[in-house]
Amino acid sequence: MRSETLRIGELATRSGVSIDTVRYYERRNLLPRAVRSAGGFRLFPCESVERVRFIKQAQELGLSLDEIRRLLTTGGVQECQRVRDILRAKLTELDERMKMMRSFRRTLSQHLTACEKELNERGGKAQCPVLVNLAHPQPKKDVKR
Amino acid sequence: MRSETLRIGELATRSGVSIDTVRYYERRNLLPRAVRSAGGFRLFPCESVERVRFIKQAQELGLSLDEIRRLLTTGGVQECQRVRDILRAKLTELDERMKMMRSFRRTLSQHLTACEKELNERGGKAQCPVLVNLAHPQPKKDVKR
DNA sequence: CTTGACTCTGGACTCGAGTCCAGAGTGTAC
DNA sequence: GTACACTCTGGACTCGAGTCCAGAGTCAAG
Repeated sequence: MRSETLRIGELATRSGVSIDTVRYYERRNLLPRAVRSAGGFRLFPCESVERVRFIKQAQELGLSLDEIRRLLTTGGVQECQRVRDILRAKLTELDERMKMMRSFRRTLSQHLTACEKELNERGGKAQCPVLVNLAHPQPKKDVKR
Repeated sequence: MRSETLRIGELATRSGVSIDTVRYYERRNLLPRAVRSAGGFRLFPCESVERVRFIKQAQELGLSLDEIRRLLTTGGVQECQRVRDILRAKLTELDERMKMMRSFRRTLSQHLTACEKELNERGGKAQCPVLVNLAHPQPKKDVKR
């Protein structure tokens, strides 16, 4: 008979974090305070696994635990507006970050190409071009050439 | 007569960080140890401005100070290979992150749409759909168990 | 009932990336 | 030459996100 609840160790391994992390999340209100067994053991509903995974995923993407909490702890109904606002702000931020990433990626890969060319042509005799360029990033105003 | 070097305050304001941060970067070897004036004041070459800005930019994109230092402190010639490796690894990582971001963005904006629809149709009477979905993210690939 | 694995609490510790501070010295404009 | 802004050093503090620990209690199998 499979129980409907999980003890902390089970939740931790199923969601891929440490026991301490789970307790920490509970303390920080990222997980609702778990009900306790007669002896005081935490009993989590199975959905907590998904919840922890979601937290981890969001974190991976740069949200702080506080931001995540704000997303997750919004009550019901009338909070929808608030959720919406948070999401909208986050979207904008994500777009911004992605733009920067794309440009950084371009920069890096240019450097990489230069580096490899150098390596082939001179067998690494000259000054590494990457470092030279890193110190003086391109003026990058040339967007509107 | 404009001096060829900057004192720490000047460097800090020009590169948009605090004086303490500059000192911290020097201590952590992200900036080469600055030469000192007779009285012991740090005198930075003007290029340091670019360097600090680069550090900040790289950091913005998720590189740790250690990683940045590894990029910046590579010596000359024969280190080119090492730089290349670091860059290549970083590129792969960036691609990975960007992929996740795109998917997260999609998820968020779906939620947002749902949320707004809900709001219009029912004036927020029902359970906020965002939260429901957040708790159960789309099934993904079969998670190996 | 005993054993061994599991869990509890509260507090201390870690690590990265800074930030703040006191007390002393430096540089320069008037 | 004095005032005042700037800078020095070393160490302590912060903050987020955990991690570790001791000592005590719980639970299920044998």
